[in-house]
Amino acid sequence: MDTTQRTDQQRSADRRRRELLEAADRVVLRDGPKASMNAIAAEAGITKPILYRHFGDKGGLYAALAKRHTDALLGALRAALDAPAERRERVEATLDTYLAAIEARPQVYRFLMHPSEGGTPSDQGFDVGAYSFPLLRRMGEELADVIEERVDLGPDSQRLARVWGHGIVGMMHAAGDWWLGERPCSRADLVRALADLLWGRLAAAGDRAGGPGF
Amino acid sequence: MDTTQRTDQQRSADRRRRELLEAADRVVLRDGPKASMNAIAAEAGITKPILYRHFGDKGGLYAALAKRHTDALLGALRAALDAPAERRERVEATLDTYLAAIEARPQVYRFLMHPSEGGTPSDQGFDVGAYSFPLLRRMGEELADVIEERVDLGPDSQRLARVWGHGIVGMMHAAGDWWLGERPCSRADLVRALADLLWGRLAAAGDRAGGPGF
DNA sequence: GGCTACGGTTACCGCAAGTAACACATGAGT
DNA sequence: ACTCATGTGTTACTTGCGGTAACCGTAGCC
Repeated sequence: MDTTQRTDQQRSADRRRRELLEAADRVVLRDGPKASMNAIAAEAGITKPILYRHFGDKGGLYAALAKRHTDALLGALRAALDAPAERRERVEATLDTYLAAIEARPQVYRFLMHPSEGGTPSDQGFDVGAYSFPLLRRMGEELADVIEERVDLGPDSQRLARVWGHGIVGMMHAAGDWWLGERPCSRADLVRALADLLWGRLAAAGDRAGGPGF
Repeated sequence: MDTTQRTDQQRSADRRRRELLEAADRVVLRDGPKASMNAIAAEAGITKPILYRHFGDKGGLYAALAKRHTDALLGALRAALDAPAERRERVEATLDTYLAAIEARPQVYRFLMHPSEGGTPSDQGFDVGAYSFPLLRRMGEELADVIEERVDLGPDSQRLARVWGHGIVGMMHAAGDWWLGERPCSRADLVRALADLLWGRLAAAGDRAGGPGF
């Protein structure tokens, strides 16, 4: 029970863990979300049981992997959110940061968000339902915190901020997902369109000819 | 190759198919998304290969099942969208319809949206990545059509409408998902909060004390 | 040298998707 | 009445994954 020794062990374990995560990252990048535990273990140069010793089960590995990326992304988003500029600019910067991230590493993004869209119809892939949504939830909560902290919403501000946080994140996510798949326009266009939406342009727009509008 | 006979066969097949889908629905409702093909077959009073003869693979069954629910939901949404009222009221009605649907049948909803959050961490459940997002996509496209058809957005209206359609659907989805999990407020409150967001209240709100706002 | 502790492996279990090959009915053609 | 094609169903299997138990080797400590 020597403290230093324990620290040494811990360090070693942490290093190993990081190595394993890097390997997992690599294989996920290569094979997509259908990466199997065997494949990851092989990439790391070891065998399955070690993975399980480190991460418990596949969910644990996934959670660790997701946490890495989520933390990085959240850091970037927070930076964009905290930049010194007007609110609209910040919103656009945040949207752009998110979209740039998913654009830069679509494989990672798809891994985090979409469970196994790859080759085989039979899945066996990661279960994202239990983990990708926590990712969205975390983003939503973070954004809610920022909104509540910064924007004056009168009474009910707490509830309102949380609804908006999750709603805006969902908007960003869905639009980004669609955009990433179809690439119907430039990133800047998408950012503008979304910011316009948030800025109430839907409410402000006039009806089209032919009856009361949407 | 007699036509009437062929129709008879087709009808029989269709009836069978519908029965199987009902059975699948029941078992999914009961067992959650981790329903196995065996369980579904058993519920239908038959065995696996028949399911495969009808639906090809699990994805096919899932897609058929999802289509049923999606069609129903889309019908309801379209009705809300097409009701004779002001735009804001329509938006609120649509949001409320969606939320009421997921509130009324959370099991179905979770099945459609979340892959296997049930019991075992090891999944084997349905692969939603490849099917739930098509659901969101469909809703997004439908909404985009309605927006473009009804709202005057000037040039670029097509692109803008599609972005907004997917964005709004994503907002609704994420907020609904979070709300369904935490139930932090009444449905009406949520609807109002989201509609307020879409109506530009974020842009209109003042900064909070302590520096430039979000 | 012997002994514990830890990193590692092989070999296995359970389970679900998906399939091949076989069985039984039923109606048409001769 | 016999056969034979066709659709409906079954049993029994393969494959491939997640997850685990039980077994090795080697480093350090007494």
